[in-house]
Amino acid sequence: MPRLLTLRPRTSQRQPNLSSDTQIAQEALTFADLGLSPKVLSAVTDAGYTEPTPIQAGAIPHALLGKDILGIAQTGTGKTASFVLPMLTRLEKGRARARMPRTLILEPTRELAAQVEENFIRYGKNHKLNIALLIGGVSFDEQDKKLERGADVLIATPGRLLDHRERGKLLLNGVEILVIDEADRMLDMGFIPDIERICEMIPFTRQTLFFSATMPPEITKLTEKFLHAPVRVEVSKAASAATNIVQRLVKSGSKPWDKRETLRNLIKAEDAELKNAIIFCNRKVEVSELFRSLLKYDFDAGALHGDMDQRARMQMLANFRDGKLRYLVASDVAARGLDIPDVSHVFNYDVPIHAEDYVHRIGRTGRAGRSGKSFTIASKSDTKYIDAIERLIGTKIEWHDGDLSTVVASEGAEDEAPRRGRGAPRRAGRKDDDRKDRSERKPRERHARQSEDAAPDGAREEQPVAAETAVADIGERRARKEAIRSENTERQASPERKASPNRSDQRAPERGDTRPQRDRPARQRQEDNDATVGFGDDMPAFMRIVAKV
DNA sequence: AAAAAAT
Repeated sequence: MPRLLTLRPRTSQRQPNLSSDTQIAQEALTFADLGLSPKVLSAVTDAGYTEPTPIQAGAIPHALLGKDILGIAQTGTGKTASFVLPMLTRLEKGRARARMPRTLILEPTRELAAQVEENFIRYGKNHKLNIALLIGGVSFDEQDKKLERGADVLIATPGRLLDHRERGKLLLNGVEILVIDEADRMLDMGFIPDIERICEMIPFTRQTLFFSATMPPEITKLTEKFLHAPVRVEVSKAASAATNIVQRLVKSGSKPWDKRETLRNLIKAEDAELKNAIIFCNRKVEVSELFRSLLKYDFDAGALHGDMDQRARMQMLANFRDGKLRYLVASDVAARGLDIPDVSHVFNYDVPIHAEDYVHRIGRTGRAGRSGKSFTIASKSDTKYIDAIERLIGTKIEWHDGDLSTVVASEGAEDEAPRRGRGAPRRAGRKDDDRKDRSERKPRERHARQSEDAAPDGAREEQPVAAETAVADIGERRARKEAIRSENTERQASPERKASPNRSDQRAPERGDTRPQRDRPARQRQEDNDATVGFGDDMPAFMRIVAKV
């Protein structure tokens, strides 16, 4: 409903019904025209930007005048800089007092909060500002110190912010500028009561900058309550992802191991074009399982989801951004807002249950006008979600290599299994899998395959799937085998990652690890795979104001 | 059928 609005291509602020002359004049608009201070301007120039995006052009002048802003924009539109830059300019006057931050930015996730901090550091490099990042999952000590010192900029997730306040370490009545970012997502996450509480702690004389990608009724209500005569700036991404992102559906059997195999084959087939990829799963356990499976198969993968320890989260993300990891297996924590320039591929290991998540996920590639590719692995049970996605984006997504009817034909036995077994005991499914095995394997080896394939089902009992454990596992293993990303594990420092020769891999080992290894006992296979291959990569500088809208 | 966030 109202959420769908964003997906409809909308005329941007830059090209309204103006004469062509005016349009040219508008095209030539630069950051220097917006009224930003010289310090800010020089940092922006150093970062390599001259031309503001529509949301920046629309919001910055008003924000500088102290007006409230209602910004309706998705991430990827340059939204962050549209509040960071004017805030920096306005912060040049005045000083922070202990425990009384001058500005507050609320973000729904820790990663987004950290990302905003990066922006303040980058564009505030000519300022001497104290920036405090208050997020959960890390110790209070350092955060306390920064608050005590007096923060000019406070960036927080709601829970930790309130926690600090209850501990009496934080006074919000000195806040001059309040930013509420990704408000609709805060709504989804049930943060609205917290947001209301926080808003009520801040004097109404403040300036409020409010951003949301969509405007559901609850959000509209919130803006009516907390914004004063806001200037409304509304933009959308050009053609909402469709144009520069190649989208494909990939048929697969529905079992986890089918999907994992489909994914591996797909990754290998895309290897030449694939610079790096985010692989989305619907659930955290799937992230952990797929992550470990990919490592086992020598893929240079990291994982990211909300149950992971914060250090690991940060490290994984940083490593992925820096090109030290080629693959990032992630939950939807990474679907929205994260700005990782130059992700060449997005794989949906699961079809997202909510169609709009699809748009957010594939939007992690094809950023800043680049091209990108997205593949969505689909099995038969996914058709209704695919229908919903296609309805939402208004086009049919092409099948990569034949649609699901071909799956039935070629993998019939396997796919029949769940159906026949629906009312029947679980065993039925197993049996059918075995039957398939028989046709492919020597009997002697069958039990090995079985135990391996049973692992996903039995994983909950047999293997710890808690993310922390998984990550620790990984850490352990990597350390054991002269790991690539030493800084990634707490265990021990290991040698600097070798600049990898096998980046453009026609990797022979890869071939070896699918078929032949499959025919060996699982344990042995795992050991064989215990050498992680280092991939080199080159990744352009992190963070940019995404240019084109 | 999920994920996110305070401990």
